[in-house]
Order: sequence, then C-alpha cells, then structure tokens
Amino acid sequence: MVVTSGHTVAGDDMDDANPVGPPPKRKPITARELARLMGVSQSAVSRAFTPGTSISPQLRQRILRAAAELDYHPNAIASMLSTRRSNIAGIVVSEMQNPFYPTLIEKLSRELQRVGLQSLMFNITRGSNIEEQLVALRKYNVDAVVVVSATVLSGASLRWATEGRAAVLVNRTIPDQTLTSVSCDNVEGARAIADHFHAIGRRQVAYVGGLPHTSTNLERQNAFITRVAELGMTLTHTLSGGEYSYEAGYRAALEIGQAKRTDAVFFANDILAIGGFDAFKDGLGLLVPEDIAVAGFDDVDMTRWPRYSLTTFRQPVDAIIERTVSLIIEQLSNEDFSPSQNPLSGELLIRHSTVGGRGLEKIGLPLPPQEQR
Amino acid sequence: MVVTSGHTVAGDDMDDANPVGPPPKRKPITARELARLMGVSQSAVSRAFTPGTSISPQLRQRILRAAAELDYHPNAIASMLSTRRSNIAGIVVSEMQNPFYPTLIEKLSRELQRVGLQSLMFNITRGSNIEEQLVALRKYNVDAVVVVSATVLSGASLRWATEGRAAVLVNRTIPDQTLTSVSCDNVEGARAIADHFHAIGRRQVAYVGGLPHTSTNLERQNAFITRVAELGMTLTHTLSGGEYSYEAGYRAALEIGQAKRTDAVFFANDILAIGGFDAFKDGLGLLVPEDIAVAGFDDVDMTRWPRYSLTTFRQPVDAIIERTVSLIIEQLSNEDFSPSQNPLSGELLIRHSTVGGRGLEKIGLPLPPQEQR
DNA sequence: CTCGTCATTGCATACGGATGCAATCGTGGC
DNA sequence: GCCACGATTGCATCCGTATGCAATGACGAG
Repeated sequence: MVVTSGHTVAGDDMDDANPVGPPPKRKPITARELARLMGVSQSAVSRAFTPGTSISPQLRQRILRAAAELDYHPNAIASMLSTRRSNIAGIVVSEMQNPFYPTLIEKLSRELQRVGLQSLMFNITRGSNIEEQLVALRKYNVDAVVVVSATVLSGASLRWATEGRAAVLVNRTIPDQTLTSVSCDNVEGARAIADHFHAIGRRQVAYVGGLPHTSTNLERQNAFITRVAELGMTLTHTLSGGEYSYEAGYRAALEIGQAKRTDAVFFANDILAIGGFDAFKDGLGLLVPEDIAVAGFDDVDMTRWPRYSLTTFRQPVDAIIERTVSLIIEQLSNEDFSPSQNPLSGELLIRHSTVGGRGLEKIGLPLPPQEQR
Repeated sequence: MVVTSGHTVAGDDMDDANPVGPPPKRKPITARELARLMGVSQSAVSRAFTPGTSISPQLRQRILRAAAELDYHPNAIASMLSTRRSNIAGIVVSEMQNPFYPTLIEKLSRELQRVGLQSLMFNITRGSNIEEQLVALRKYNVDAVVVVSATVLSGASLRWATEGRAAVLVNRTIPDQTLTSVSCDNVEGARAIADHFHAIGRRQVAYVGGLPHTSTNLERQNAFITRVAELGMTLTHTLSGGEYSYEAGYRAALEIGQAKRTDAVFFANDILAIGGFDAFKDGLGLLVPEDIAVAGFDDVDMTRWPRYSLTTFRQPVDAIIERTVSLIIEQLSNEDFSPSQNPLSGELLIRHSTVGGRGLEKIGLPLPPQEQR
C-alpha cells in the first residue's frame, strides 16, 4: 500500500484551468498561521480570544496585538462548529403592513446584538411552503428564535421550529401555552380604551378588528366587548377589517359612520384608526372627536402627527424587547426553564381624537412636550 | 455543572457580551449517524443532499426518505466551514426614521432568501465604535454585504468591511466609486419635480433637505437647484432639515410659509414633505396646492392617504432590489467583477398636493385605481 | 471470456477553532 | 538544594460536512 501522504501540492499540472470561480476569495489568516508566525500554539491563539480561559495576560496581549496587526479575526463559523453555539438569533417575521413591527424588529435586533447575538432574519411568506422555510431555522442552528409574526405559523410549526432552543413569541401566543410569549397586555389596553370612552361620555361604541384570527385581535376584541357591556354602553358594530391596513379602517369607518348611531370607535391598531379617522373626516364630513371619537392601538409615530393626534394605547416596546432578550438569555443559561406568558403593561395616551381642543392644549409644534422623543 | 472558575478575568471589559451558559441542547442526528444506521457512507448522505453530485437516484431517494423519517437536516454551520460559503448576506443598516427603508429591507431579505441567501442584520449605531461593529461582518464570513445605511459609515470602513466579498451599496455611494452601488436616480427625480413645478406654473420654489451630507440629499439638492436655474425659476430657500423627519419638515415649512414668497416646495423625502404639508395647512392655514405646492420623494404608503395625496417621485424599489440581488449573484460567480454605479429610473407620481381637485379626480376610496397595489 | 470504461460508492482528510489532558515552568516550603 | 503544586502552554482530537481519489461493480466491445 502506497502512502503518498503530503508531497504533491495539488493536481496542478494542466487542469488547473478552472474558468468559473465559484468557491473562495482571498483567504483570511487563520489561528494556526498566526500561531506559527508567532511561535506559539494555535490553542494559545484561541485562548487569547476567549475570555475566562487559562492564559497569561502577557501572552494574551502579545497575541491580540499581533492579531490586530495581521488583521486576524477568529472565524465565527468554525467557533460555532466546535462550541455548538452560533450566537445567532433567528427572527421570524412575515408580511408586515403595520409600521409598528419594523420598528420593533430594528430595536430588537439592536438589543440582541448588544448581548452578543446577531439576528438572522427569516421571512415567512404566506404563499409558499412554510414548513420548508422553517427548516432553515434548524439547519442554521440558531441559539434562539424570536417570532414576531402574528400570523401564518401554526402552534405546531412553531413548536417544531423552536424545539430544543430558546424561543420567545412576541405579541402572539399559541393556545396551549407551551412556548414563552411576551406581549403587550391587550386586555388592559382594550379595557382602558373602553373606560376612556365611557369617561368622556360616549355610550354608542364600535370595534374594528384587524386580522381575524390573531391573538392580538381576539384579545383586544373580547376585552373591549366585555368591558363595554360591564359599563352599560351599547356596542353598535363589531367589524373585522380583515387586515391591519389603512384601507380596511377606511372602509369600516364608512360603514359605521353612515349608520349614524356610533359616537366612539376603537380600532384594533393605529393604521386602521388613521384610515378610519380620514374616512370620518374627509369621507363623511364628520367632526372628530365631536361627532365621533377615534382610538387606536400601538402608538406608532404617525399618531402624534397633529392632523391625527390619535388617542391610542401605547405598547411598551422597550419593555417588550427587554423582557424578550432577558427571557432568551435565561433560557440559554438555565437547563430547566418553563414557558411563561408575559403580558406587559402599556399606557393610554389621550390625544385630540377623543378629547377636543378644550381638553388638551395644542402646543406650537406637533408634539406635546412630554411626548417628545 | 460549571463551578465558576475564578477566572482572573480580564477586567479589560471588552464587554464581549456573550450569553453564557451550557452550550448544548439535545443533539440532532448527524450525517454519520444516519449513514451508519442505513449502512452507507457519510459521503453518500452528503451527496444525497447536494445537487449535481455523483450519486445514483435510487440511493439518493433512499437516503432522503430515511432522512425525512429521522428528521435529519444537514448542519449548515458545518457546510459553511467546509465549503467556505455561508449562504448568508449581511445587511448593514443604521437608524431609520424613514419608513421607506424597513419596507425595502424586508423585501430585500425576502428576495435574497429566494436565491438562497439568509440575511444577517447588522445594526450600526451612531454612538458606539463603528469599526468594532463591522468586525462581526468579517467574523461571520458572510458571502455578501448589502449596505442600506445612508450614513454613519465612511467609505474606508465600507471598503474594509466588504473586502473580498460581494457587496452592494443601496441608495448611497462613496466618492471614489470603488464599490458597486444601486440607487434611485436622484438626478432624474429632482429634475422631474422641478419640471413639474414649472409645468404647473410655479416660479418661486424652495428645497428642503434631510441629512446634510448623505449622497441622496446632495444629489437631489444639486439636481433640483440646477434644473430650477435652467428653467428660470427663483429659488427662494434651500434649507436643511438636519434629518429626514416629520418635525424637520414641519419646521422648515413654517419658515418658508411665513416668508410668503414661495409657491412650491420640494422636500427631499416624503416624511419631510408630510411634515411640511401639515405645517402649511394646520400651522399656517395655507391651501395646498393652491397657495403652495408640495412634493416629496420615495412614495411611501402614506403619500397615498387622501389627506395628503402627495405628489412624489417613486423610487423603483422592486427594480432596486432585483438589481441588487443580481449584482450580488454576479459577484459571487465572477472572479473578475468591476464595481459599477447603477442609478435606476423612478417615476413621477402627480397627486393633489401639487395639482388641485380639478386636475385629478378623487375616486371613492383613497387610491386612484392605477395605483392600487 | 477478458479488458476497458463509466457510474457509484467508500475512504481519508480538510475546513478553523475549542478544549481535555499532559508537559513544562516557576516558586515557595522544608 | 530538592520536591510539590499551581499557573501556563502545547498536543491531539473533535465538531459535522464536503470532496479528491481510489475501489468496486456493471456492461459492452473485441
């Protein structure tokens, strides 16, 4: 048996001609090379870059300095393979017409980055094969999964996709509560809106929902209806916009406004509410809030625009993100971790769409001071 | 269990924030195990999952079936290490107040996913050490980088971060043009707005910019000013909002409106324009477009809301994304690829903020048919 | 019936770093 | 001056796949 180890560098010869250049680019320096150049072991290099390992401060410094000089950076892929930790969080999102979510995702991604997790986006599109898209989540071995997709995914899919890793559902739940979720307290919010309508003397109220089968929609709707009944108000309409869009809000508002027996409407989110607001004012010539009061949910930027000055229930975005990140960290470190549901308190923001000019004072520029960013 | 090693800890708080904790979870099945169970070689398993490899259809089927049964999926991390291809694109973003960008990023990420690239988000925050944040880009060995961050990053940083990999700058350029960029044709857009103002009889026009030193702002401003001069119109103001925000537009509009000698304003993006619109109407009681015409840039959703019906220059988002993705694919396959600048044509959308009710007919619902999505 | 060819499949090793364990070095105690 | 012990450092091996090359098998030509 011939053991021609080493020796012939490559099948160079003539068939070196490879027209296509599919594989690599200029190779970055590796830990081994750095080590060889410095006359130390590759282990030393590895340890120099790993906090809490056994290595003398001097050697570590020497290595770090040399690394900086030679532009060496540990290859994260290789680390992942040996440590079985990717330091990557998968963020599962789907179509978002609601500007609330891009904002949330950006902040979330920033926070995750701060604790050492990069965010890998997984866009789930309604049409295509969902299970198949989730396979990627598992293949990439992400340490954690944050699901910010209200729809599309079933509980079963989610359980499968997140099996064996840290996971948090944001603003959605699954019926059996086997997964940890963090959300705005929809019940609190919807009740607050109902209470507010009552407090300003409205008695004929309506609800306009968004995507029918989402937990956000159902929770807000049920809580609102319940509270409205408790307060002895009349529920004139319960509509579903079918989606969380401006047009859906506009359409629903036309229907409500034309019936002329409603004096306050709670839209399940701000975009719906803004569409409704425009329909009442421009489409039907009603006065807001005199003829009809309008409230939304989320507190997106636009609610603060003077045209709308929309009363809304602010989702505690920062708290949601903070809790999400800390729950993930906890799951990553605790062997035993049991799923929990985490509704977080929001805040009712009363603006001109429910309380006329007398009740609040417009300040020169669009934003009342306490709401300035 | 870990017995906290009293690590001397480099208090050198290079806050290498790493979520700590026991790495592993329940181990998924590997190719080797699958192979052993089936009595074939690990290579066979690998080949079964790699298109275009030498393996009989029968064996491939047998393996794929068994894999499905045992819930085996090739570990992407390990593949990356072997192939030196991560199939990941890094998307570099920074603070975005402009809703145009989240939308773009979502679509971009979806398209990249369609061609087999997952998107890893890199949020660059203005405050912190930028170079340090870019290191991650290199450590993760992303195959490609898409920069959608108008600001913050210098050309030098970008060149370093993207060195040796496919890269595309979206809606920004760097002076020396050593990197490929794809953007909306700002010059075309700004000229179109100027022409439009001229066509509707305006002669006293103003420009309101956003972030002063961004290429988008500079290009739009210069092209507008030039064209205005060519057409013999008077440029009454050239303001910089300082940022692309509603408030900045509002403020600038107050200043312009109070001077009472301007009859058309081009805002460098839609958010500025909407702020300006509200300032003119609510803040100053002017009529739009009768007293003053307002135009924006981007064509975000809100421009179509009936309240605003904002004339704007539509960025060819789909074309931008398509070109970006194809340029990336090209760079990934071509050894020699030279950077190019790719301005793409947009489209002037004339709406009511420049042409009164006579000129356009409002259709029942908010969106004129040809603009329905 | 024998040999060459092509199609499959297995074997061995590389990818770049992490880490258990052994080897080495420096020190203080006796 | 000798030995034990803790602090460092190096060695060898593993993480899970991909892939060049050799081995095996099937099949048609001569």
